[in-house]
Amino acid sequence: MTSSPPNGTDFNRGPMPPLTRQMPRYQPSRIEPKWQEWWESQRTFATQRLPTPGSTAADPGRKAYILDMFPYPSGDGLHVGHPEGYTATDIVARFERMRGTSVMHPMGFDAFGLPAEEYAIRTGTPPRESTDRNIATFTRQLKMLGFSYDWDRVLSTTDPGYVRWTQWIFLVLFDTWFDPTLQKGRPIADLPIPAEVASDGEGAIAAYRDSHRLAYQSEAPVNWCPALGTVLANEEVIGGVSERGGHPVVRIPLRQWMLRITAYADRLERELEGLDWPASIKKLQSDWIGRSTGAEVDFLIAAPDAGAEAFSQWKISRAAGGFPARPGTDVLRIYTTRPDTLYGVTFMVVAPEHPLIDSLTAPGQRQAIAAYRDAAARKSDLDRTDLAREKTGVFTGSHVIHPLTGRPVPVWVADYVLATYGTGAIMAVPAHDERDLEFANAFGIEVITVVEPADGSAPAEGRLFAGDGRAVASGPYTGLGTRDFIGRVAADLAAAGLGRPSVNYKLRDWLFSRQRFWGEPFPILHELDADGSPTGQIRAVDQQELPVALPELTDYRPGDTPDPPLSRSAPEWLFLERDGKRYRRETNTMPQWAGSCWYYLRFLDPKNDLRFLDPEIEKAWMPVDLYIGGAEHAVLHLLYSRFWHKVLYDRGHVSQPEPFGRLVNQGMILGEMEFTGYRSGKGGWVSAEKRGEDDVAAKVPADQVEKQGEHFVLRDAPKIRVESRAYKMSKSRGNVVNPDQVVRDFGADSLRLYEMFMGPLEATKPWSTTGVSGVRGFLDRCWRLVVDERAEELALASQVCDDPPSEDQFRELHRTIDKVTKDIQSLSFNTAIARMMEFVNFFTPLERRPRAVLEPFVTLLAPFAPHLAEELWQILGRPAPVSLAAWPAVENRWLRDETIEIPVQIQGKLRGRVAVPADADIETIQATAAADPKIAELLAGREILKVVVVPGRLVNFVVKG
RNA sequence: GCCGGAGUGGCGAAAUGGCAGACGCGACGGACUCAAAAUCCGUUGCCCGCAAGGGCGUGUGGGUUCAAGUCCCUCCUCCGGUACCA
Repeated sequence: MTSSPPNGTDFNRGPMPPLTRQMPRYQPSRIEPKWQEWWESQRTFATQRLPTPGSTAADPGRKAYILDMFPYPSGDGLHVGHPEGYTATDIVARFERMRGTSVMHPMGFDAFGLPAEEYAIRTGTPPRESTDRNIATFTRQLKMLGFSYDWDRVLSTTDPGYVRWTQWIFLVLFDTWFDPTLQKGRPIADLPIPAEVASDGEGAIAAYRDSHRLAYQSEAPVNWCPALGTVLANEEVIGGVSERGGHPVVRIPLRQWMLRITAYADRLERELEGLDWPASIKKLQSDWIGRSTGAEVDFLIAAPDAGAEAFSQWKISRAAGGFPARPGTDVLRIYTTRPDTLYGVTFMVVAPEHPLIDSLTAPGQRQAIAAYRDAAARKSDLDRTDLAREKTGVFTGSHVIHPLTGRPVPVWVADYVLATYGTGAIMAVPAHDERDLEFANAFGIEVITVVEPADGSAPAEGRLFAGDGRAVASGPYTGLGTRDFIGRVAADLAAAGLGRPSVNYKLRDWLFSRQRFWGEPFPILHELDADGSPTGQIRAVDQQELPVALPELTDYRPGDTPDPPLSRSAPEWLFLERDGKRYRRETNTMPQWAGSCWYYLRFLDPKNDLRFLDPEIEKAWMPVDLYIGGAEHAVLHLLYSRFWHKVLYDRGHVSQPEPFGRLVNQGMILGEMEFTGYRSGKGGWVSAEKRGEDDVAAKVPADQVEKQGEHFVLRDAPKIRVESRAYKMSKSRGNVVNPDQVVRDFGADSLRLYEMFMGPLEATKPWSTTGVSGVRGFLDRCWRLVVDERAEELALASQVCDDPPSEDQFRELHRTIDKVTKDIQSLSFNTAIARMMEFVNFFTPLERRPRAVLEPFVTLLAPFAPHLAEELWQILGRPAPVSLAAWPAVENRWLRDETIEIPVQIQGKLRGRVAVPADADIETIQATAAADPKIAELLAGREILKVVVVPGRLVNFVVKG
């Protein structure tokens, strides 16, 4: 470790690049590559292993881990949306570096994923090849924009050295079970084995362990498209057919790897609280986790006539034996959040996939039920909810017995009940649940009201009452408030062994395997018996053998079965022997989320071959201090990362429970504003509000349009309204802005500055090419502030002088420093830039421009327009780089004027202004205001009721009448 | 339907409850130029007025306050997300 002063004042300072002499005009195309090369050769932004300690032994020094959400390197190259967040973090990183903070600011690539694989199928190009090419393009474009990443740390999720540790983390998950008592993940070896399991031998113990691991296998339905020969993601299936080609898709069960994220649901929700994230994102995550509390209740399955005897027998045995952990086949277990509505139950519904359906189906109903289940199986989850608003279902022919009233209740099958939530069965209370009511109405089922509004008011006409209230017609509970009722009945059910309190989450376990090629292979082996069939026993690949590399395939095309592509690899890859047993490798691959779950950790120690991350380094740099990226990752990426991080934390591999401190979402950049008119089939214009189905949209140039009242109209035909709107950038609309082109036309500094000047970082905002040229104009003015553009050779502008600045000039400078400093910290880059523009407007007309203000200004500009700032710094004769120069300090005395002008109001209306000393007291201000001739005239003869004086702000006279 | 976010000049926007429209674009005018571009200077919310000046203005309607773009309630529009989770 070096003990050099904060952030590399010495260690990376090299010889300066030559001044570009024949360049009196500002030419970004010449200075930008020059400084980019220099920064790279000098390793200006290389980060040390650990943050630099403070000046005293006790002071750890300031560190800032500033992170972008790394991109997927698509074949299209960088989009203008990428540099928005990247520029924001770059400004903060450069600013912090200049303030002496140790800055970690890395970049990498999330490069596994579908497009590379589809490209491979189309063209035969191996995914690794196209991926490497795309990464090279992205790298070139990122470097072209002058971001101050430490490129020594660059990584791709597809690097074997990275995959190795992704697989290692998977094995940590595989080796962990969740201890519900300690609410903590623990080594699988610590899992207590129940005696009855242990007595069944090694195989039973292994199975018991496997069923408790955080990474486990299960049969789960996938969208299999036989025509395409592939498994599709949910978003690739629309209306029951494949998005591409419109082929039928069926849901078939397939062995899958799952991650037990639900075990962490509670912690994932509770620990959101302390995070400095947008409230909306926290709420999104919390809603996604969707914790609800209620009760599970068992209903005895019995024929309506023969039930009474069985029912009392059953109650007796339950009262003695209690509520079983797993329901037997003699009962239907349901989950409800409203056990207080038990007396309103008029039917039961089970999901089409419910395990008891067969036994519940009466002989006469067998065919109808089978048909219904078949139809349901063909629909994806999406179709079921989106299209099938209308309730469908089939009566099973069976009944259950209401545990409180002993009355028979019919059992239906309907796909509005999801097999994957709760117990996959519900008690339906049509009087107090909208969905149940719709179903009851559709099938003519009875509706019994059991809750009324507590204030005695009648529920709204025609609307069902789903809120809390007071119980009616509920046996011994009648009259109770909803909350009391729930507590009371839950306790009674528990005592009788008929129910128990229960918590449910919308969050499901994470389906973690994909039947794809271009992903991380699972480091898992399946044991084979003598015939080559799997025994069901699995083992982890030894750590020393990681990474399990992807095999070479010659053909990426899908096959006839949902077997993953890896199952067609050469036998040398697929089969192996360990400890005298034969194994077949797992052939599923991990989803794209896997690599992005932990990249922020690997950046800290990207080349470590011995462990995934050195704990000393982890302790020093984590957590991420600022994380900027798109809101589309609000739920999944951020939730998955937090989950992995908590497992690593429980297992002692990281020191913090949460990975990301401050999170900010940048807004979307839309295409340029467009005016759209409509033409009828005959070719004439149609006003936008009258357009019909057959009228076609046509783009109208901005100069043929004008605003009239609320709307835009055609200039030549003002009766014709035109729509004005900015659209999402898309290839099909043809409004995509290419960063390469912008850099060619205006320069990287202009692109950076424009994206920051457009508006607040988090807002959605339309692109404007004239806006870019406006910002370019500002950079030109900055240049001319310092450089004589008319000279033959590069020379300082004649106005640049060594005069001491005047008081006004100091005020202008320090106000700018103050505003820019504060605005960077609050990520208000647009107003920081506006302030710098004011500074330039102030100094441009001056015949004498003191260096003592120009030089600090250039340092302020440096985080925003680093290339230009470096060049100006060099021209001013300062030793490069300005990127590591000290951030200027504000002198507070320059932030205050001696006299200020304050507005004077009468009745809250502005009537004049008076000048007063900045520190004037209330009496002085009021007297000065009242003495102003105009104010005095307006006040003459009126009774002053009250005078509001806010020192430094305003005076308001409140008068009578 | 539900959950977010947003409605301010011709456009992008700014404004700790205290002078609405900073800054930029566009437009208009001037200087420079043979001319144009570039540059520099100025004007630019709307309406009335020659002017001084006055009136009106932050999606709608109400409220709180000496004072509301900002706080509270109602409604409307747009954008984004989400989808029967019992």
